[in-house]
Amino acid sequence: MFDEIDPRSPVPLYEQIAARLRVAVASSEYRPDEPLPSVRQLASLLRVNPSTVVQAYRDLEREGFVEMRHGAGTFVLEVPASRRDDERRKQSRELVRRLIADASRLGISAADLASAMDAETKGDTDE
Amino acid sequence: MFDEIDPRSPVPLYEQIAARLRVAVASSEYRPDEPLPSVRQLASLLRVNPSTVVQAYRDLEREGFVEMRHGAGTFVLEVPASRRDDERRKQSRELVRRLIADASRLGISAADLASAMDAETKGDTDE
DNA sequence: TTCACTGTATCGCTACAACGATACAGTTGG
DNA sequence: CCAACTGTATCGTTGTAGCGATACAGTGAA
Repeated sequence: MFDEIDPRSPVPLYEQIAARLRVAVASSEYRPDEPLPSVRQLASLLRVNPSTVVQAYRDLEREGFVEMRHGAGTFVLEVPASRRDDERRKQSRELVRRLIADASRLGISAADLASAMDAETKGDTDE
Repeated sequence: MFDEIDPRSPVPLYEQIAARLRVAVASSEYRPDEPLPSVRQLASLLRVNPSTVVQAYRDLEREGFVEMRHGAGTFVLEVPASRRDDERRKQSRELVRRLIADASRLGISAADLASAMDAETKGDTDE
């Protein structure tokens, strides 16, 4: 379950943890009101500092997946699928906006990106 | 020409400079074999450290826009439009790949991104 | 009430990016 | 040849991200 954590990855530890938990929650591997492993439990399981786990949990909380209750634990929140979809759409928009901004500084237009996106999703050329 | 440089922007100074020069070169504001302003000239014009300008020039060199000649200056390179197009496509691909990788850690699929991209380029909903 | 568990807050360390200061080295016109 | 210009190399400073260590504070079952 949590074996795919790589300290040498360029992806920060807390992001790897958060990513793993995001799919776990989304796929109902944890159900609403169910507690996640405690900060220390998960930390020692992953051989990582508790603060690192906290950082991951905080992200999930900010995103509305879980709620951290001081002294009690960290619990999965019930979120209607529709709201979750909206959130996903919003995030997608934000990511794409930033992409376009970054690209424009490289002299790359949104149209360029759109066609690259097509190629990437449909696997048009050289995979 | 170079008045749009903002030290308080989250975008690094050297990137702002590089971005400005990229469009200048691409739009033939500087012609092939023509020298860019010297590192010190541009630095003092922008009230910025020469090293910062160097950093920008280096980026442009890495991208094949210009050539820095020790003791002589920094000169615009002649690049066939076709090669430049290829380069742009390649960069677009790379940017999109990274976007997809980042997004997947947020539980966002390439399809989500593609539709967000559509909305963004075509201005579908809420602008 | 107490104790063993929760999360929280506050440090410090390390690595790295951004930027600047300054000395070094090549080119070129007079 | 040499002076005045070019880019280059090497530092130091500052800010910040990632991660860890450790002390603080709330909760809940015995």
